[in-house]
Amino acid sequence: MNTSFENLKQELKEKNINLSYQRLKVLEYLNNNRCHPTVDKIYTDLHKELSTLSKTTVYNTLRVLAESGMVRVITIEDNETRYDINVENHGHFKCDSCGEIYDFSVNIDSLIGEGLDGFMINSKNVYFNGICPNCLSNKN
Amino acid sequence: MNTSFENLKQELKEKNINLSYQRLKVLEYLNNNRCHPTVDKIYTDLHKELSTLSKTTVYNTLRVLAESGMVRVITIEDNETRYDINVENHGHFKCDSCGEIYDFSVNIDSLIGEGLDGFMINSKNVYFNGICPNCLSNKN
DNA sequence: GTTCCTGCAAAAGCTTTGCAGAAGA
DNA sequence: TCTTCTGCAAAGCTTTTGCAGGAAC
Repeated sequence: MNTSFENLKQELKEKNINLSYQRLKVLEYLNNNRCHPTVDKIYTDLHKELSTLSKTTVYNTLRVLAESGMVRVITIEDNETRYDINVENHGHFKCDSCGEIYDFSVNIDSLIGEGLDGFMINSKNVYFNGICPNCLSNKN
Repeated sequence: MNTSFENLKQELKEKNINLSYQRLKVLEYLNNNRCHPTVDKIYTDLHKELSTLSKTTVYNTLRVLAESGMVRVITIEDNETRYDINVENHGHFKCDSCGEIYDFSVNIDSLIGEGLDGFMINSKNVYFNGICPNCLSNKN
């Protein structure tokens, strides 16, 4: 059994989140598919092996996991939300041509927001937009 | 007449964007209301003095202005898009309690994305989430 | 006259809500 | 038993699309 998945289960227990079968499946999926999936992709893929799963449960689970800080909500898209296992210190690049989302390393923790004295900062996100190398070369 | 607004009009001309009455009104609104308004707020406010304005035109205009780089698209919310006159080098903080969006200074230009060799970067956004001072003090 | 823009209505797509039944402690 | 979770259906909201009329040049 995957050790890091066991760690995630342990983390759920510590946060007093019930480990239902569906929730574990969603968490396992996010752990295995670190490609910033949409709700629809998570649902469609999991539905293949778990035909009774409903989209409502996926939404519900993702909200619980996001509120607990275990998954990161990615709103780089303007029309749909993506989710990712929470890993610190990386940004997201969206190709405006093909829509693909790429991770990149960036020192987010060192970002200081001037003028935020007295604010409680819970999460930081860095989003870049542009054109990826694939689409750049296809234009030629 | 506001000088900076005249500059904006000049910028539109240079980008070959027709200066229709509605487009100028939307641009003027964004110039005077730097509060990251939603489409609905822009439409509702402008509709008061321009009763024939349609929401479709607001959407259409914002798309044109965003594609030209004159306005910045803010997707810090997961359910609606906000728009801002494009000003460099500032981030956006969203209070998860009251929903208010605050600007803050941050040196975005100095952010280097490691692993983005060969990518064409067109825009950079920094989003923080947390609780604002007002909501923090109200909790006591 | 041709092109582009506007605005109404309808449709589309993502997300939330209500509620009844099931699962778990 | 009591609480929580699941899943279906319906509703809600933002955004997009189709199309006819109008404005601008």
